[in-house]
Amino acid sequence: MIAPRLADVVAREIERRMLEGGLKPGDRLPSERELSAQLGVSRASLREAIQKLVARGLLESRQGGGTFVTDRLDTSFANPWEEILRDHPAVHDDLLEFRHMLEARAAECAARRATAADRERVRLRLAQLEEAFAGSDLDAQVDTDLAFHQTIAEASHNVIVGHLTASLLRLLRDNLRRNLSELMQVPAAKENLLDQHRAVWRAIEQGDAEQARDVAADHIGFVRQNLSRMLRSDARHKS
Amino acid sequence: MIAPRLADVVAREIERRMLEGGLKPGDRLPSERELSAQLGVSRASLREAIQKLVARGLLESRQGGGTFVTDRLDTSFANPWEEILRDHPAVHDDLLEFRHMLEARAAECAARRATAADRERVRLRLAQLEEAFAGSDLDAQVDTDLAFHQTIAEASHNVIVGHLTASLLRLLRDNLRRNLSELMQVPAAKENLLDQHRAVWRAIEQGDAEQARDVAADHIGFVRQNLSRMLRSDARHKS
DNA sequence: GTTGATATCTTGGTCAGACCAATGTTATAT
DNA sequence: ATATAACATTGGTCTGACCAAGATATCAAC
Repeated sequence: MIAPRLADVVAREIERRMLEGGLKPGDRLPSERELSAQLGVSRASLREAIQKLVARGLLESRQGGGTFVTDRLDTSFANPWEEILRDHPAVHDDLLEFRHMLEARAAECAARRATAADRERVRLRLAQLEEAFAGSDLDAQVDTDLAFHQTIAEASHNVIVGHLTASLLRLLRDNLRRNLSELMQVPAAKENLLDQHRAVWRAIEQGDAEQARDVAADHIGFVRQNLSRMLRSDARHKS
Repeated sequence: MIAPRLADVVAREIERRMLEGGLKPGDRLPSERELSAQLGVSRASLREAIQKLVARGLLESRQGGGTFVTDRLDTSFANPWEEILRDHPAVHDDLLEFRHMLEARAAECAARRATAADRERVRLRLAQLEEAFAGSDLDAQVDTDLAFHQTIAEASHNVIVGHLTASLLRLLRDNLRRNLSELMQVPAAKENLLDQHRAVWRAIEQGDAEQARDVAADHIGFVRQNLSRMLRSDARHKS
């Protein structure tokens, strides 16, 4: 057996926490003193691990401020796409189609693998979403909506699905916001959306994977239709 | 002016010595104690600098032996996911699961939307793959295999699916190669694989979307199972 | 003299505790 | 309410120590 360098082990542990959602982009890690105690490791070794991750661009340290998680893992998927999306509206449809598949599958996996804690988180997100929909703060509505879907993606316990969903939703946020603002004018649509979210939650709660996949697909299909219509009318306006 | 972190300055100095020929590949650096004195820096800071360079693959440390300059000055790791994949074997499963969903959907879309030119391209890839499988050039086999799947992804006429598939296959190439080299020992498995590819092609040719999705899912499921088994036995070996 | 085991030294790996400097936070004075 | 000063927190750096793996010298046995 060879040498398992401690700094590498620690770096891997921090990576693991980032992958599994314990540490999200923008989060601040515990202080070096606290984290080193937490991991049962000297501050020097912790620092070497952190330096490695900084070198890889996954962390960023500011003296006096703290050490923060970069969004490199998410943006490495999406970064080039923002520009493309702006210049080629046709890609929006592709993105929505992809989201259709991704979220359906995410819900399916979540229904199959969600832990009690996951289900509790989803339930909480749903409650927040219902509350936001009762009010009139559009940003709160879109934020809670995205959070709901992101939480499900993380409950799928597939790190690829989780991070891809994060990238995707960030890319789509603007469109979703405008779409939601239109839909909110129609009370029936609002209730419809809420029902769809509730159906997804219920399927996950009951561990019914097929049902979860189907209702999630229906929901995204609904959103997709509205978005597509909106984008097409945009295109007409511009031309 | 901001913080000039010492470790970075030191790392740059070591890099400079490597670039200017003072330190050639294979050379051993002065001991940490000596080098830290030489640079007028504490050993801790020197070590952090060294760890950074180790993380970038420029140096390599052996306890009791010394620290050496690696022979490869290249590879500024572009994609953080490659490192993640190397250090977190569990993510392989997630990636394969994601591929399962992605390729099934790609085949489905391809069956629905492939143009005559697309179908001709797929047919050609299949022919190349059959030819490669008849021979014994492993690299040709894996290349034609990947090209087959990539062509289908592009026939889906969804640029997201196309590019994501490309990224994914690039990430997985090594594993797929090893998997294929194992499977190739078993004549039955080789025929099996060919049949699966033919089935996918046939479904796309006939425009049967559901069929395409199902046979593609079966195929990836087959590959996934073998890869998982392989990875698990790897893990056992290492531990 | 060659060989092989052993003692010793060197080197990277890890730790504990200290102090500095940048930053955030809170209390205070205006 | 706002600006300022005092304080606490946090990353940055240093020192000196000890451990374990690898390298080297020593010396007995053949």
